[in-house]
Amino acid sequence: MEKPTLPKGTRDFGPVQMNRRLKLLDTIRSVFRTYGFQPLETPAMENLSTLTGKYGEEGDQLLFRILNSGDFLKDANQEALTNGDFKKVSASISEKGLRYDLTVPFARYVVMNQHELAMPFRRYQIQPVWRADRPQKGRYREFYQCDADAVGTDSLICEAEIVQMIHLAFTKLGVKDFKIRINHRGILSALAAMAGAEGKEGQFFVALDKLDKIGTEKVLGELAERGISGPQTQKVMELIIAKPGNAVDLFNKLQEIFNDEGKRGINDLKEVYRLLGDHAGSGSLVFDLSLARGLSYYTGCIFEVTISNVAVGSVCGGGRYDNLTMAFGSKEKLSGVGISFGIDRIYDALEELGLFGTDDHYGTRVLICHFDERTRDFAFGLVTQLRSAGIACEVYPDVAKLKKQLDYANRRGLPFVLIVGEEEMTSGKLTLKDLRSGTQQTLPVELIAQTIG
RNA sequence: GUGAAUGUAGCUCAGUAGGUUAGAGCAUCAGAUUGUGAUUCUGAGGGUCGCGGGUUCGAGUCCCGUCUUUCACCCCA
Repeated sequence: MEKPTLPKGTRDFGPVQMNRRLKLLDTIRSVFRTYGFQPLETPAMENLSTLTGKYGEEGDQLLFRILNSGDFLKDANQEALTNGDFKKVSASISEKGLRYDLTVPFARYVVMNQHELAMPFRRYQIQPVWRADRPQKGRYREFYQCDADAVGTDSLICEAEIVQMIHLAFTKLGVKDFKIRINHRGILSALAAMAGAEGKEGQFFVALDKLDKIGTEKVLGELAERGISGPQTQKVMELIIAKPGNAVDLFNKLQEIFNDEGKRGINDLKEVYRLLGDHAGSGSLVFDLSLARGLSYYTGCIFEVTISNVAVGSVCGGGRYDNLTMAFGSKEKLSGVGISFGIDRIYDALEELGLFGTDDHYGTRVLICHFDERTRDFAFGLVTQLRSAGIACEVYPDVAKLKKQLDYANRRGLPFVLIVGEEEMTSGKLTLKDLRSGTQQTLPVELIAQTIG
């Protein structure tokens, strides 16, 4: 018998982790709900035709494909097989795949239900996604995304709301030191044009995005390797690294030198900043010309959130996409904008920062201990009573030594035990022990719930 | 997908230039203690040394392959 193992890049979540994850998810869910997003779930698997071509070539390679059921060899493309054309072979034996993100399935859903939905449609979605990536720190093959998207409106109110939601979520989670970086696809295009990267925008973006990681010199070096160099490139780089204190001043300056695409970007950002004003969230917002992340489908504002002093990469990302629904044959152009929280990385970050409290209101609050069958039966009545008062509690199911019962409560990390013996039964006053402080007191039943709740 | 490192008890790790029966701490279980845990004492259980092959009289130790985990690149939550 082989030792059981998990597939690469996947994990089990035990009770301690799950309680924390649930807390995290509940926090984000409550933020989404207060901003008026409605819940949606879609299947883990989609038709491959829905997924391919939406994430660029890299993305297509990272899709988990599902082998057709039955005798898939029967329908395999024999010609491709003999020629060693793996792409064609793959297409002939696999027609479904696991979802790579939540945005594309959402766009598919919107197009399929366009006439039933009240536009603009705002939905949130919390489900796992899968990527056939090589795992490393903060990178898994199965992980959860928490998405909130709004489609059917161009209003930049949505972008402003995204900033506010991010701010609210991280504040609620106890994270103080985080940055919401914002940029715009139009601005990036303008920069690329000015730098002489026509037709090489993608390569320009990839190199530019590494700026804070590898520095100006290396970025210029990488650009040169790809044939993007010269005085204009140098000039654009100087523009990017210059960081005046005031974002609005920078907007005005850039507006004079940008092309139309760039001006559109500046106008969008100005509007987002104006809407946010002094509201919560504006303080953590950072306009960053080097932010060039972005799935191939973003067309407007783009966002990314990082937590300072934690090396887990970006914990949240998103942006506006204008053409995604058209990729599914929608005649109407539906603009959408959304954000995705990566809770696996947020979990890792919170753990690294020690932000998970020890007080865990998700689990059992109290274990009822006893000494023999008579007191155990009494304890069972008690547990029923406490539960109807909304207290999460348990009775130790076996007759056992008190030491064993306390050990059990201790191992479980329970905050309280209630000890029921002959004395307690006759007096009606119960012994409540606080396992964290080691103190105990005797209380009438009626007061137990409010003391430990 | 490319390049590197790692793997010994449930956990953290020792293990000497290949040499008898592979060790420690913590954890677990039982008992000192028939109404008090996280502190003390005593004892017990627990290891195909990741897996497969090779070199050797002999491999935890050397070589090859493979898997896992980790790190960098690519890209990303």
